[in-house]
Amino acid sequence: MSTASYHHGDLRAALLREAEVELSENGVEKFSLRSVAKRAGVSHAAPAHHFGDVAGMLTALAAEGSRRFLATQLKCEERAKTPEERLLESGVGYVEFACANPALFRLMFGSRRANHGDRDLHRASEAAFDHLIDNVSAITGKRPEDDRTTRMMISRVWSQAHGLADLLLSGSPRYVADLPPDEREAAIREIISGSFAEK
Amino acid sequence: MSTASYHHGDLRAALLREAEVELSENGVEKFSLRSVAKRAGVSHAAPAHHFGDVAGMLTALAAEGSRRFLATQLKCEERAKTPEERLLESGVGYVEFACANPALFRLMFGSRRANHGDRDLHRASEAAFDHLIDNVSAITGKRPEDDRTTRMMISRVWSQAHGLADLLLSGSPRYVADLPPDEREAAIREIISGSFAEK
DNA sequence: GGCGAATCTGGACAGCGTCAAGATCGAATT
DNA sequence: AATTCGATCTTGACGCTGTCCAGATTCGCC
Repeated sequence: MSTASYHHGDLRAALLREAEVELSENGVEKFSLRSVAKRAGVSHAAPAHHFGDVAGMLTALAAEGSRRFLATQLKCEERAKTPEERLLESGVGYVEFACANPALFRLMFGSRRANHGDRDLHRASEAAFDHLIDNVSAITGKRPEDDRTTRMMISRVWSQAHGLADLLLSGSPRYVADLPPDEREAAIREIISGSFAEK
Repeated sequence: MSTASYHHGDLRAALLREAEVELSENGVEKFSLRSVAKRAGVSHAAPAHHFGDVAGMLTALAAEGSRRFLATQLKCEERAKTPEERLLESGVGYVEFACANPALFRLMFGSRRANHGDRDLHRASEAAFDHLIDNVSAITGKRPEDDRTTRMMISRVWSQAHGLADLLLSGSPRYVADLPPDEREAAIREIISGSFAEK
């Protein structure tokens, strides 16, 4: 509670907050545990007691990111009325999240520094994937276990949104990135919805 | 020439070779310049004379990777006869390269450790992008500068292939990754070709 | 009130990237 | 043919990193 006590009180949460700042400023590759500790005004070895090692901290960060990732999609889906619209807005949320949290997004999908075998992280990513499955199943009327078309549609839709997001982060697809905001979002919608055809 | 001479002879190429081994074994994030020097049997400061710093080495590696990336696509296109087939096989080559060189692929697109402003690297990535443009233009009959449909198709096709590749590397899309080899390639073809519709 | 467990500190160690100074060699010049 | 010069490579140093360890501090429970 007090500002200068030996025990912090809620160091774990504070470290996670600072870790996200560190991540967005320095990226996954230059992420430094000691720097996070310094940001939180705490000794360099303090994080170990809450996260074990740097992989543990990044894993916790990725898990929290995954939950917010799903939350962003759910929020975007509120403006949808049909299953098709829901899937589309979910994809828009996918890309929006990536653009708003580039380093976190890369940590979640690309990085070998996080422990993707971790239970909590695995559950969190799984939840996001399950939601995508539900959204597609609501359109095809079938579950992926029973229907190849549904499986293919899931793969296609996910790849499309993910590829657009990742390319936008890498600064590659100039035809989309260079657009003014409103046209840009329209283009994103157009690209994503292009992958909805059932066959 | 001789095995134990003070001057190596072709250290730059040797370092680049070992750097790729290091990259595929340790990934971009744990890539170590000293480790590469050790692999090449040379002092820890030797690489600096050929690449400046670690970013320079990774940049050279990414540039070489980009050229091989384009070469892989061109090779795959040889089995195509129509423009549509050419674009499809090019996409298959895109995914194939990513799966065969995961760390290199991630370095080329995702990493902040390479200097993407570098001239040589920029030219190499640009060449790959230009080739994609040509492949799409051959189908639509128009150049992207003049035609929005062509621009959108480029973005869509590229995102689709890139997303599929990146998700396969992250181990996420089980419906594709878990397939036996032949069905797997068929699924990849199906997913990529799904993004070809002009509207 | 005291005791055990959790939390945090400070020091140590090896490995990292980078810089500077010196050793070695190839090749061009004289 | 000897010498000089620039390119190449080594060695040592510095500050940074992640991780381990022993000790100090504090919380919660008995």
